[in-house]
Amino acid sequence: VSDIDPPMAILVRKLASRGALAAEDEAAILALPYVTRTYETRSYLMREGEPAKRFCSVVLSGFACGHLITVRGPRQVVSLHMSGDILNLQNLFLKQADRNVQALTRLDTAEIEREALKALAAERPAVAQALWVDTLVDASVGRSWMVNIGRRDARTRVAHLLCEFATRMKAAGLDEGGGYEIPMTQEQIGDATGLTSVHVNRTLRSLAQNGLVHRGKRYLALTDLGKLSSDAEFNPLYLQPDLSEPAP
Amino acid sequence: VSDIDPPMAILVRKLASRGALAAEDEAAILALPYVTRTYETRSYLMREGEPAKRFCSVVLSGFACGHLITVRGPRQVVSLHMSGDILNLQNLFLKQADRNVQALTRLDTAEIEREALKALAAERPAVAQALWVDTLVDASVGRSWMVNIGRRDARTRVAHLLCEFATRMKAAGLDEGGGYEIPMTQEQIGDATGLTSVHVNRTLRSLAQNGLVHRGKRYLALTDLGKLSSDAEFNPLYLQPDLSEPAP
DNA sequence: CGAAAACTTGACCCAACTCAACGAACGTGG
DNA sequence: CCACGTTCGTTGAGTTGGGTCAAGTTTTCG
Repeated sequence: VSDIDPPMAILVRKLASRGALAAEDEAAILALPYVTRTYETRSYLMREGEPAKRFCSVVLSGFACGHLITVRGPRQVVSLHMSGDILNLQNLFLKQADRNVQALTRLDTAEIEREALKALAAERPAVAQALWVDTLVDASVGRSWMVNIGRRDARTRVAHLLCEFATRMKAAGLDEGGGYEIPMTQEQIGDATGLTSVHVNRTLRSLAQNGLVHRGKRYLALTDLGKLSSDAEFNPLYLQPDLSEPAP
Repeated sequence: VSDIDPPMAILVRKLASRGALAAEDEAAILALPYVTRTYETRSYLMREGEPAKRFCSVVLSGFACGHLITVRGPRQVVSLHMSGDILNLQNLFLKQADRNVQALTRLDTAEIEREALKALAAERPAVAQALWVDTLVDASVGRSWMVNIGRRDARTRVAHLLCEFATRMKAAGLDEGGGYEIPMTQEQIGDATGLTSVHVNRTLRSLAQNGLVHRGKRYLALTDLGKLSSDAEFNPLYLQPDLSEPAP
């Protein structure tokens, strides 16, 4: 997807990865009406408990995360989003936002009216299926996070998160020169893995000493994804890279 | 749903809670072909990595859980299922099972052929929407579990799990006399909360001393759900009890 | 009735947390 | 373009919640 492609081409790419689309399906997606919008770093796209918005947002560039905050304060990051991801498909049907969504970087989105998307899904079964499959994959990713948070030690946990991030960036076409820059602070990594930022700091130092990650002044990069993957017990099956229809 | 109701009435009840259904929709669900099947305690309904089965299973009675096992051994329970739950909607579209599903008790299910369910969804948009919403709610529940596992202490974690279980049992019509019997061993509770069975044991003792749960010889029951809820920071919003369409 | 599964308890340990201080980079406004 | 507040990262010292190990008891069920 080059810079001069229309924004909806990013959505076509995403949905095509969730199910086979005919040329007419792709044309219909490209014809969707939308409004682009830019969010600054740290700004909220939605907040838990708020009434659902009347549109769904597709990430065009930048990164975002979903998170929830407990009564006593600590926050848990529950999802990460990048180019092509649909941030809030829930808005199609649910009344209230079930989490916060916040920009991790400067973020460009395309907003699609709920009714336009529902109409498209009603007319084009293949598109409806791709959207549905996308929510199934989201749930699968969530299960994988539960395992990560609940049953792995800090080192493996952080490594696993980084592997998932890199793998998804590659799938989204965001790998540049084989390296991956992770757009998260140590505190955010901690919030996504159920650790404190202090411990994430120590864990990253350890990973860097083994050459599994590369740390610059204010960024974190991955180079040797292979070695990191085996340390992380990373098996990308749960990301459902191959979604072609099961044999009848 | 009384004992003499047809098995598919359980599915009707479930889907009606996920979106408004017309009388024709309900009739079409009741007309679905199915095969009932019984699983013994501890038997597996599906295994991670296996090719997806050609049918979806609806729980008629009993309980099941989904779980994943890490390379090093520890297991994480990622979902709980009871009467009315659809165990494996993924089978409609995905090629491989992304987790294990195992019976917690003796379990009766109705198996519906994938193609029959897809055909129903294609013909009846309201049913398709209810099924889709069901997967959205599953994902929402998963996020709530991440918070529980990642950011709460043992006592709150266990209490939260019990509250969710009781709340869902009530929604499924399984509350008898206001009490709830939890069909999980302490080890399974540990696997669902990211704790060890030893620590679950101590935690339950503590909850029982405060009168928040009631323990018999080999079962665990909840009586004072209100007090337990506040100790657990339990907010049932994420279970989406009220799913009526958002205003246009 | 015997074996397996589930529960219980105690003693000890350690991975990760807390607290605290400081330094480096960023960005914003004057 | 510099000053200064804010965010982010780093490191050390001390603590603790929950894990580990191990032994024994109770319950279930074939």
